[in-house]
Amino acid sequence: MKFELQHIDKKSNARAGKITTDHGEIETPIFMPVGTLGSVKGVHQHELKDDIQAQIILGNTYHLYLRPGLDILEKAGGLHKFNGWNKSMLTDSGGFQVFSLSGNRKLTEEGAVFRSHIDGSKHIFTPENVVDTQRIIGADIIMALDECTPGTAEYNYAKKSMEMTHRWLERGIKRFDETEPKYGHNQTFFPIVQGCTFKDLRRQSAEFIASQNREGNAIGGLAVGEPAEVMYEMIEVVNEILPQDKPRYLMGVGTPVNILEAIERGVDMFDCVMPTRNGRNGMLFTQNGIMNMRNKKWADDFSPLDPDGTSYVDKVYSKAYLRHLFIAQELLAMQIASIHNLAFYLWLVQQAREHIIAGDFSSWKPQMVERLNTRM
RNA sequence: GGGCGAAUACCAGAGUGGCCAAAUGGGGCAGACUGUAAAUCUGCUGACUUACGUCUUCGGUGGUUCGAAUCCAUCUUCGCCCA
Repeated sequence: MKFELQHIDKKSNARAGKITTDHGEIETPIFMPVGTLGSVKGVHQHELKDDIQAQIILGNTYHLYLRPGLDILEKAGGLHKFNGWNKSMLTDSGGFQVFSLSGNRKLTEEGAVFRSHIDGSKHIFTPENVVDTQRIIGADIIMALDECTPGTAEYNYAKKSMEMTHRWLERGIKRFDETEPKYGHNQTFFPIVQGCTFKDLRRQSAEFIASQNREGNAIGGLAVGEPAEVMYEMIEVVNEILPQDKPRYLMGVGTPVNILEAIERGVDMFDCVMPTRNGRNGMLFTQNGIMNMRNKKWADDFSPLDPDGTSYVDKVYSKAYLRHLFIAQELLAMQIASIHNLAFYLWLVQQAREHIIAGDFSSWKPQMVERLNTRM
């Protein structure tokens, strides 16, 4: 993987850059659609590429490990071959499941013991075996196993948790450096900053992560229950320390406003389930605010879904039609909403990039944030 | 013409003397969702009220009763059966 820092905004920490993997180039800041089980829910590859213009998507180690399982993925020749996505891919390690499946797992120094949410069977994820698994999946960027600490955690817990994440990191890096990619393309390994909502822990973690000298770095454990302002503060603290010349990935974030705020603070990469999940649940993001497509006010609004939208669905379909599809529970509703939202997210980060390059990001951003905050 | 059965909120449908403004489902209205156990979850859905609460409702009318959606009489409508 290669990262080229192309522009730095003069009035903020916003940056524009370019990541190159063996599966292509990624212009940053970038949003990465989430495809947990190897599919961005409801969206075809050609729509992702040609319409949404996604440059990289995510997969999830925990979910893919449980289903279809490593034997199938290995026989398929990796996830790229299995799902037909020939651009870049990143896999999360299962660290988020340590957080979200908290009732079905137990943490030990060795790793995280899970009960499968599918059949209840018992499995252990270790810093080493999630590297092996991600080698088999074949993602271009693979993530360290971490504990995603809840935003409400106590200091002592957060500190212990962070320290274990650091120990896990050293083990993960060791395994990564001892092993080779399986399918002829390179893989890179990102460590993850933790430290909850405590500045000193965040600094300490960022120092440690930076000292590992990997090709890119991630910030985890944010947007997990803490106020947005606190999240922004943590990003600032961390980004003062993480190296300038490497991409910074803010995991799991977020709303369009969250993303612009984080870009301003020097983040380059984002992923979030919001555009797809909220889309499936009837919520559309637009540059003029959010729309709940189930609301009656759209029932006879035959204007285009989003006159400013970049996707074909924005022009072909009307608000009234999409509302009808949602009310009637037609599958197409979820597909249209997902495509629209992803296209909007990609458009938004591309706009940010263009304004960073043009040098007017800091005047463009607050105006956009204000528009995004309205409810249509 | 005769017999039997049924009529409950937007729809379907429970309730068969007080715990009933009335279960449940659908529909309707709104909200939530942040490294996806989510095509999911939550609230509201007679009127007035922020709420406490008050008022009006279970086909119509009249009765029995301290009290009726529930019991009685009668009428209306619908369904089935007999002629």
